[in-house]
Amino acid sequence: MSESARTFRREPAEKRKEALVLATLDLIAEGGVRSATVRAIAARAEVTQGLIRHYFASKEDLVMAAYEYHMSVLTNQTAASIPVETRSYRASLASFVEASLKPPVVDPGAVSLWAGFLNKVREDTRMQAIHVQTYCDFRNRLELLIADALAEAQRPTTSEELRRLAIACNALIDGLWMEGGALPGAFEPGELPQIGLRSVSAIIGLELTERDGAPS
Amino acid sequence: MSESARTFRREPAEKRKEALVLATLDLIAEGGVRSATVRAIAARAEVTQGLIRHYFASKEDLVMAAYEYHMSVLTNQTAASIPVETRSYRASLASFVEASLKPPVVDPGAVSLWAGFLNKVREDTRMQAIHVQTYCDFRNRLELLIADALAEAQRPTTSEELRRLAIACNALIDGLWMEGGALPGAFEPGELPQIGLRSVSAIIGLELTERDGAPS
DNA sequence: TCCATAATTATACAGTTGTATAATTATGGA
DNA sequence: TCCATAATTATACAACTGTATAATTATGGA
Repeated sequence: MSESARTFRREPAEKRKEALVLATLDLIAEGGVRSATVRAIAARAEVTQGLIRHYFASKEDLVMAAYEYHMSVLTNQTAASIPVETRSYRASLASFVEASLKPPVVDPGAVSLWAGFLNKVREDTRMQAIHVQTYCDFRNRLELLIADALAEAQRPTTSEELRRLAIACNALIDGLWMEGGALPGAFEPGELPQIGLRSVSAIIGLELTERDGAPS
Repeated sequence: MSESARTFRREPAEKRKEALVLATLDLIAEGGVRSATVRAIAARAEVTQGLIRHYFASKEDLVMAAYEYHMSVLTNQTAASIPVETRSYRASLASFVEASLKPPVVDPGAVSLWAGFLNKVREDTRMQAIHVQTYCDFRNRLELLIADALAEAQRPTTSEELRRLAIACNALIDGLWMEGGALPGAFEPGELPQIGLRSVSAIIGLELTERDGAPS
């Protein structure tokens, strides 16, 4: 009955894996990839370093899992910003743009994380695949929203034009997202979404900031 | 007279410093900050590692010098794209946008380099200062070009509006630059400048792609 | 020609890294 | 209750990191 000072506790595999992944992301976001050492990760997850190798074949595997996890979170975060029951496609697009340029999507740690992984992406083929797919997912979703909004406003477009618009709007959002995260304090609150909405409106030629009715 | 196998050659200090800086940038661009070790840098610059400490107090100092060097190159590269004798401010702006979205500015190594430094920027105050200043330099130059082009077309604007336009165009260019470098092969040649010019035109409401005369 | 001096190399060292393996210990099932 | 088993810790190790210092060597000036 004397269970004084139990040295450790067993946890389900998935829980431990996730804890290690989260610790890894935390550390990379805080101090870059460099500070995410096996010992630091283990300490953050409140285990000893040996456990990492018990759940992941190598540190590379853990980092990869962390990357996949982070990317799926990012994707789901923005996907969730699209209302399921929408009054109009135009409103959906506006919500999407706005959500992408506000916290928690815009965040210094997230940008640091993104930059930290970018180097690794160039070396590893698997990471490259995840990177390309996440980018395409985001852009395709944006393209779909733009297409719907334009169709709704009875503006005919070609697929080539749609591709260009999606690339442009995606780049704009990415750029604003990056600068908002990399230069916190350089923008007033609400400034980024405002600029984003106005610019996307200008690029696709469809006003997104109005409350209702027909564009000018 | 027998000068067989001279073990090394003396070089002027500035030449050696620059060689070390270039070697550092090369390595970071190729394989991320991680692969830029003192030994790798020395090998790339064709010296022994001890020499690094002879010219730089620490590796941190060398990396800092490399960052400053790279940023100034980047700044000068885009500054040089603005013609000194210009037919019109509109044409200057168009040149600037176009040059920023073509090689050698758009380049996988440059993006990797940028991302690699971003982590360090968060930790080091001096680096942060360089980062902020380079960003502001670029954006201010862009804002000036936009202001001149709009004034030329007799379009009145407020300073607040100009700030927003500059932020938006800068973000767009940054985003396209990044994606062009991070996803080489995802865009057809000439596609990025084309999209950039069209989008900037739409954002500021002034056609940049026309050859001459008044906008619509 | 020769030497003082600084550039360059050579060597050493302590700390950190990822990985491997052995030693413990919690826990569910018989 | 007790044991087999897997989760977890503890320890060790070789490779690599940045840094420091001593040993060479090229080179310009007297």
